[in-house]
Amino acid sequence: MNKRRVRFAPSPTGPLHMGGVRTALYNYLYAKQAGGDFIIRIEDTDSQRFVPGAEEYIIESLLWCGIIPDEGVDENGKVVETPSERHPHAPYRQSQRKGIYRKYAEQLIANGYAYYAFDSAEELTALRQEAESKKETFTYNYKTRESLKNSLTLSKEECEERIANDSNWTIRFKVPENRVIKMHDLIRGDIEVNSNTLDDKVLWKRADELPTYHLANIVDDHLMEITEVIRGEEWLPSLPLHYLLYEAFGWQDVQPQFAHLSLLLKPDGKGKLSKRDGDRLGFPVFPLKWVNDQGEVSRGYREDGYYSGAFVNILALLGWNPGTEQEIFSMDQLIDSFSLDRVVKSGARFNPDKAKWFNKEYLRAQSKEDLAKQFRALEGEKLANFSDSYIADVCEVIRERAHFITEFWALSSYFFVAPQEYDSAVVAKFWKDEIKVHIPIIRDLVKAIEVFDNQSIDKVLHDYILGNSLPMGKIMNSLRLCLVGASNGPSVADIVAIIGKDEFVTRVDNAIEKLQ
RNA sequence: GGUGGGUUCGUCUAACGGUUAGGACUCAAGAUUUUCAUUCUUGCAAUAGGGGUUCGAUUCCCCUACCCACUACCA
Repeated sequence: MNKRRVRFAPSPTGPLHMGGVRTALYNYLYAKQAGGDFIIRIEDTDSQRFVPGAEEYIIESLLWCGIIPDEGVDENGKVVETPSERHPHAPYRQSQRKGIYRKYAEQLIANGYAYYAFDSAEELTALRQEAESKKETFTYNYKTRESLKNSLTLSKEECEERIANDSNWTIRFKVPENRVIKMHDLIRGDIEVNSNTLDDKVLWKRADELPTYHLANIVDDHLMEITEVIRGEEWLPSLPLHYLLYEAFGWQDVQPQFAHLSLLLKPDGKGKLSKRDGDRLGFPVFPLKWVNDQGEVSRGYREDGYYSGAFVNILALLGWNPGTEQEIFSMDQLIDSFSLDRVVKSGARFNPDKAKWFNKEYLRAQSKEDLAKQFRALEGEKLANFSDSYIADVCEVIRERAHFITEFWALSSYFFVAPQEYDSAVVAKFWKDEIKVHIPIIRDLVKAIEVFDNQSIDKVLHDYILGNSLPMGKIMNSLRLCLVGASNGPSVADIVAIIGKDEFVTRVDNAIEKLQ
């Protein structure tokens, strides 16, 4: 089998949606498993919808996820513009390839597979509205093309005149009449469509001298020797056209195979996942934070504290499963296990709770030293006076209670700042006369410990409490109140061991003084 | 409206003619614990509906319903 070559071909019209990341991921996994190439191509043939920064955002997103292109993007994350050994098909931006498409469109005309169409956008809109008022749909196809203004109906002279002088004509594909098009999808199996349901799609526009998606896509996939097209379900309706196009070019023997992925659906209600759902339900729909030209901010998985590995893992299992009960996969494991025939046909609702769970699993799998580095990177100024090993010890005792590194400060601030206030409910519950008389005694016992680690601290506390038949919970929570100011956190012995003997004594004395 | 795709616990999914329909997330209960959390145990919860085919259908076929996509000189 030839080397597999797949591509991800986004349109730079905005930030990349997590569904788009999933499409890129599946392409990448497929390619890497087969030892093939993953290619990036920028489909910017719509000059109207171009959004500055979107292309960079898309590439940065993929790189963050560990989806590294083999071709189309260089080491610096830039889309390649000039051919080289590694990037032989440059440029990879369709706007920079505009010169190559017209001749392919004209080749189709020469062979009778396409024609020039001179109808203005306004005329067509009028026809559509007219049809709509009669509860019909206007379609530019075998039924109507004979009565419209195109090179099939106009004289040769008039056509030549219009081609030369008009600037608004297009080239349309001439869909053959009454043909059953038999197609195959790697995920969905065999599909048949009658060509009469199709319309004569515009392939090329004189106005901006740019191809439409359909032409550019087929030409570039062929030129770039793409072997599998793995794309979103929204493209399934145009698959018959694409088959016809490959046939018209005479490329059907080498055309790629297709796989159409189902869409990501919103967590509740109807429809596909959209930016609004994220805002409404409080989770990101984009991999990275994005600020649009209005200044509106869309949160990103990265900025929300998700690990890229967790994010990739979440996406991988949304519409694919390994057939085993394994749920946690590294990128390498995904590459090993992935297969298109285990991709689910139906749409997958995104579940934010499960996403959090995945991140928690990734968080817990990290070493305390790694967590400490991340914690310091996030809260640098607050942690400036503390050593790496101190922070690592804190991370070790709080990691079980967090989903995100971004929660660490809220969960551990008392390790770095002594409590200024004491939770009144906890005070009322535990700071009673019969309990607090023991606190100074315990303070002195702990102060006397020579090997100051959590085990010996724990032993001293237990020996005293049990030896005097005191209530464990009340004593421990009183001590916790002194150290934390509240009633939560790891075991008292762990806290004492981390903050150290001097700090322990200081905090206990402070509490005794302030609480009386 | 037309065309195409889809339909298993609330959600992600497994079971590719024979299982008490399995797992995970969420939720609930219990156990452990010095609090919170963790951990452990248990529980709740599904084959859209109707016809076939078959000894036997979640699985194959048909119909209906519902959902999704497409129906642009956008991708």
